[in-house]
Amino acid sequence: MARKEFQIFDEFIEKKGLRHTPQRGTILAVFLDTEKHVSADELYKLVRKKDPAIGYTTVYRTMKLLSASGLCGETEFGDGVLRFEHKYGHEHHDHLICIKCGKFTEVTDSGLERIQENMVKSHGFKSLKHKLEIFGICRNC
Amino acid sequence: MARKEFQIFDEFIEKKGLRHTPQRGTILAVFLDTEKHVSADELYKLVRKKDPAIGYTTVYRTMKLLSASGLCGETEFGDGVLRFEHKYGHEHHDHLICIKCGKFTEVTDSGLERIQENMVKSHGFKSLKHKLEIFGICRNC
DNA sequence: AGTATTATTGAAATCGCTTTTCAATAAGGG
DNA sequence: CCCTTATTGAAAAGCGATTTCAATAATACT
Repeated sequence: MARKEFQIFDEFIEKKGLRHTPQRGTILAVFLDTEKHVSADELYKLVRKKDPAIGYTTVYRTMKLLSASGLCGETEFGDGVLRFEHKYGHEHHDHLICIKCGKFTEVTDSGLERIQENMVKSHGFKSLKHKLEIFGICRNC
Repeated sequence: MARKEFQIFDEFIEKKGLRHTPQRGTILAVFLDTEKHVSADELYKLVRKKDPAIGYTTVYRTMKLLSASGLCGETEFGDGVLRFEHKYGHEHHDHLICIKCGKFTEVTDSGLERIQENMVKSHGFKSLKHKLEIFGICRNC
């Protein structure tokens, strides 16, 4: 199932006249193996386990490429740390964030989206993207 | 109308055993005169016009006090800059952010809030606060 | 295959904003 | 009018994101 993502990345690399490198391959593989919402630093630590020679900078830059290619999305939950989440095959979603255990849950609600869209329109606004984060306590906490 | 805010701040200062200073008075006055969503730096520049001797640090620390006293809220729109907004007399609201002119609009929709709350509950979540930001193009742009 | 070109890499430096440190100053209680 | 202690402001430190730069390696072209 990860094959499709590699193909997308390959095409992106070629379209942009960039180059294939083992580092990029490793980083993409680690990212795909990962649960959602990793920071660059968390990812760097995971990548090091597979190849200790890969530097933080390369991880960081590769994630920017993945963002540009549409494979990952960047999101920030107010703690000053940018996190990356899987985007391929994931529709738009909101986030429930447990302030106790730190767990992120993705949720989708088409009714909510529709009402939001109406509200926005009634303000003469044309919405391009939005971000809803709900902080609270999850079922287990 | 701003009188009430000064009173709240006075009470906060006294309850905490802190001290009244001319700097704090000036900073609060400037903040209240301000449109919503100012960064510490923007506020510092405004404060300097009234009293060039006041330092950035004092502005920054006073804003933290205003936050603690409930007079202002802190919010961050993903550009890495913390902004302060009026909170006294302002009910919860969401933000429409124009990506062309940078204007922030506050909106409230009770229907939206209700649906959100239902959605959250259906996930066994207890919500404490939430943040909805909608990025797009405003009527004038 | 060999070589020239140029993207990529990784360490270190830098950036931008937030937060803390510290010595000097000033608020306010006695 | 002191004395205690919070406050101030400049400068430093923190901290994550981003850039720089010399060395390296991936591709295109012989």
